[in-house]
Amino acid sequence: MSVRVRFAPSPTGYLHIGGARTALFNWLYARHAGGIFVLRVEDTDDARNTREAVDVILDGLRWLGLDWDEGPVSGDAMQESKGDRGPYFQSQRGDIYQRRIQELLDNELAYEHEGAIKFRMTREPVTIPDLVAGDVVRKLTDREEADPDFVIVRSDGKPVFHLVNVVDDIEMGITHVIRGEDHLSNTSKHVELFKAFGVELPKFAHIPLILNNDGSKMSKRDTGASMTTYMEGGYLPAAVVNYLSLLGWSPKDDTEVMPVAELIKRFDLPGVQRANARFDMAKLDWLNFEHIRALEPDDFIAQALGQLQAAGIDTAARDADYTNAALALCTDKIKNLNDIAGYIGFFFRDAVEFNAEAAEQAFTPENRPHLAALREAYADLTQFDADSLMESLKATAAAREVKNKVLVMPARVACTGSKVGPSLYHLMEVLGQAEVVKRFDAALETM
RNA sequence: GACCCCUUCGUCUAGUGGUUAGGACACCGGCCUUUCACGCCGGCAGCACGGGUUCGAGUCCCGUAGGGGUCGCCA
Repeated sequence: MSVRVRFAPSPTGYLHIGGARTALFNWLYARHAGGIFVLRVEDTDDARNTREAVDVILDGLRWLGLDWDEGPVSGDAMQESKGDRGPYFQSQRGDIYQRRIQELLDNELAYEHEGAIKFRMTREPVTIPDLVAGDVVRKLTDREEADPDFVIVRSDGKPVFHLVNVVDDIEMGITHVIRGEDHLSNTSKHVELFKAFGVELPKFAHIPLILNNDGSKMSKRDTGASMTTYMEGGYLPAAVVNYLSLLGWSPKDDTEVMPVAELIKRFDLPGVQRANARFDMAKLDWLNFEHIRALEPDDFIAQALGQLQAAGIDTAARDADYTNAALALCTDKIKNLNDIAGYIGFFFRDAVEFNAEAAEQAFTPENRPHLAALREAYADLTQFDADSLMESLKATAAAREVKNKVLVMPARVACTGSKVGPSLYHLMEVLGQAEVVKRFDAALETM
């Protein structure tokens, strides 16, 4: 029987990083096993389940690249979904639940109680076979001891989570339930429900939770809890996927930087960790850097152009060679996509925006004659490539009996406005002789 | 209160009775670099605690402590 897994989020208005990781593990397992990844929207609840809230989830999954084989096409529950096991919105599956509830009622496995319907739960310990945690024997808590039966249909007629979750997994032919460990205790209820319906249990795999860096529970308000943090934070989806995969799963050797294709190839349930993991932004940042530098040149350029455009920097006026040469200087230096505009924006601005501190340090009265001399030397150059620029600067410094550094920083600030940036000689080569001289002149004006 | 899961450097992890307990991120040095990075070299740092079992325990058992989860007519 082929693998069928599902991600079943409740549309709460944001995609939690833990939910994203659960979706990722399901997706990786499906892709690894050549199975089907189902997306099911658990919108049985109340008014908070809006189309917008569903779209937030779908957008987050799409951004990560987690495509689903069956499920909604959009956040609109009324729109037809893809897949033949639908509907994939629980709000549209009322008749299915009614049938299943009646089945339980007919078999006297459930009964009415004060307008609600309750399920006859066993009082015996329930064994939960779990691929990650092993066989978990769940005893009744003292409160459950007092009344083991639980509500499956509210008095207002709406079926509750435990019931619909199990019914859907049965109807949709789910073979592996991969979900957060926060569901482990409640799985005893699900196990009994599956038995009541007379079907075989799916394989359960409860994965550890993601905690804050200090070990506390990660809730909506905590930094990094929402996927939007990464979607807007200059991260590559591949980096986030890679990092998330390593939280609670290990390939068992020391491999860490892995493209999605390799994760699919290597991911499997036996490698899933038992203990909760803490979120470490620094490590994500490092992986982001690794994935950015691993980008194909064309992909990097596409990313960079998008960033520059978003920052309001117009690159259309420049020719492609110039733009590509400027972007090429960022290779291996950019750690976050959001840094690109600040790093090389100067290439595309007519007037350099001077960083106040940098200008104060570099544009001193003592430096003025040195920079003026370099300006003349550069204006006379017949070859304007990086090597010539370096030789010329060294010669100028020697002639004026100052260290190279005395010329380097004013030149850098004059060209870029900043103390940090790409290699000075290379960036001047790209800027071109006329532009460099022009920028030196503008700097000299302020000194 | 009850029930369930978990516990190796600060963090993510390797480790399935015999290892100088390995790697990565972070951090701290040095080299390279006439910017910032990258890179290279080196360093700091861990088996929660207490009992067992065993010739031998990070690995097995029990207990304690700590962390997380669940016990709802929320999902």
